[in-house]
Amino acid sequence: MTTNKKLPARRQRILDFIQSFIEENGLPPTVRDIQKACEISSTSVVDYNLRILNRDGYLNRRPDVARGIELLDDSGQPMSSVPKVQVVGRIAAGAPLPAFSTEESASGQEFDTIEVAPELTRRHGRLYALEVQGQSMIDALIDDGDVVIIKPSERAEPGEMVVAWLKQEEEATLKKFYPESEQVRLQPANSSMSPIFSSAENVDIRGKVVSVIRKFG
Amino acid sequence: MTTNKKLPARRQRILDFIQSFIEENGLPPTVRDIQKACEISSTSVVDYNLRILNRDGYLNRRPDVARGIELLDDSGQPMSSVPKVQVVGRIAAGAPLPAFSTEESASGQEFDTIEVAPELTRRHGRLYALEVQGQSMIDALIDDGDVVIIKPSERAEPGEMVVAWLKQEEEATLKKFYPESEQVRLQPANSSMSPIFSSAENVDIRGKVVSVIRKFG
DNA sequence: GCCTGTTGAGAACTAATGTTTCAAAGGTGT
DNA sequence: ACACCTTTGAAACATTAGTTCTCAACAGGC
Repeated sequence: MTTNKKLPARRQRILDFIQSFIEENGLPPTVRDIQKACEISSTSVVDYNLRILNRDGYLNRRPDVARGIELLDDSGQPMSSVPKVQVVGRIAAGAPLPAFSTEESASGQEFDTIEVAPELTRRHGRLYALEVQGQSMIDALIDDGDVVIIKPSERAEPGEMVVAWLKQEEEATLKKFYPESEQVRLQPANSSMSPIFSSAENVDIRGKVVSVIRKFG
Repeated sequence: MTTNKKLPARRQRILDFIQSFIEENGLPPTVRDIQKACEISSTSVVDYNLRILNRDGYLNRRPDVARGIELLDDSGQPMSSVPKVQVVGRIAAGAPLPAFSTEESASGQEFDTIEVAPELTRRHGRLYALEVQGQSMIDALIDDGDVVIIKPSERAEPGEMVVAWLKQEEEATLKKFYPESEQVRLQPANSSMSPIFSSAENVDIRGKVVSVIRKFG
């Protein structure tokens, strides 16, 4: 995990430039591109700052490779190429909810993945996906086969759409979350359906729903 | 538009390699990377083939720039960086349907755009997006604020989800398309709702629905 | 003061990488 | 066979771009 202190102005400027350069040109900048854009007098100064950004986990440098800079996101994952999100399992009424294993990302391959808009991972960091099975989420306007993008979290702000696990009922559900003193109101997205009320202890929040994706064909 | 003839094996292999290289490494390959991967004896042969791929619109080359190869999609747009899809307007019951202007992509800026998974544009080429306004598409499990990704098309295969314009009713709708001899059956995604029947002349197909995206936060 | 680590500037060095040249081998149609 | 075009090959060339070296300004700590 990168330190979250704010960087010196010049170093922040370099980082910002690299990101915008990649977005505009589809490939990383050279040391000299950075030098010109950030008004730095010498390539060695750029190199020096890149070295520090590398050490502190903001980016990766491939030695002796032209344009070999790779930006890393907050969790140290490369964010250059296509963001692929692990589909960690299926979600269905009555079925147990797979855990979002915070580690194991690098080793445990052999997972289904789904591509998402880069903006999502840029905004939210590490994400997971669940494929919805069956019609049980129809009250949240979520169909069989839809993919739900999740940001793991134990907590949520009032009004946010969450993945909730109801302990007693042994049921997973996607609802809007409203804490009300000692109990919790779980409101379906479809406003014509009635909410569920449950005691706070009975409700485990597993993550926030960041996006829902439905594909055809 | 690129010619759609199938390419010679070696040239196809080069194209495929470039694409996978970019996906794996986040930057384009060098001429020599291609040479090794595609088992070509000389860099000049690579250069020769790249020149032809460039001429035929499969890719772009930035002269004198290391790794300056940029892949183009079927409509000649760069597909390296983030695929942004134009949000051409809103769709709502009773409102006219904005046209998918096949041209004007480069010039007419100042459009809202939405990022989508690169895989979508890779599979379907040029796409457009509509933001759904109101609850009128609720029978398709599409909520207010959802974004519908459209591939422009005048025709559709049976069972595909389409953007249909009902001339008499002056109404846009998202339904599954089933032609039945002289009439058309438009089936809501929600199987508990009943289909609409209309004469074939009354139904204009504007495009196929490729994906539906819902965002939170 | 004196040291030490950080940041900066300028230039030179070297490896990486795009480009060019020249030649030859395969095709295809006449 | 001939002319013509595409494709392949090997090597050299030129530029780009990563790296390193030297020197200097500056700040904090002892």
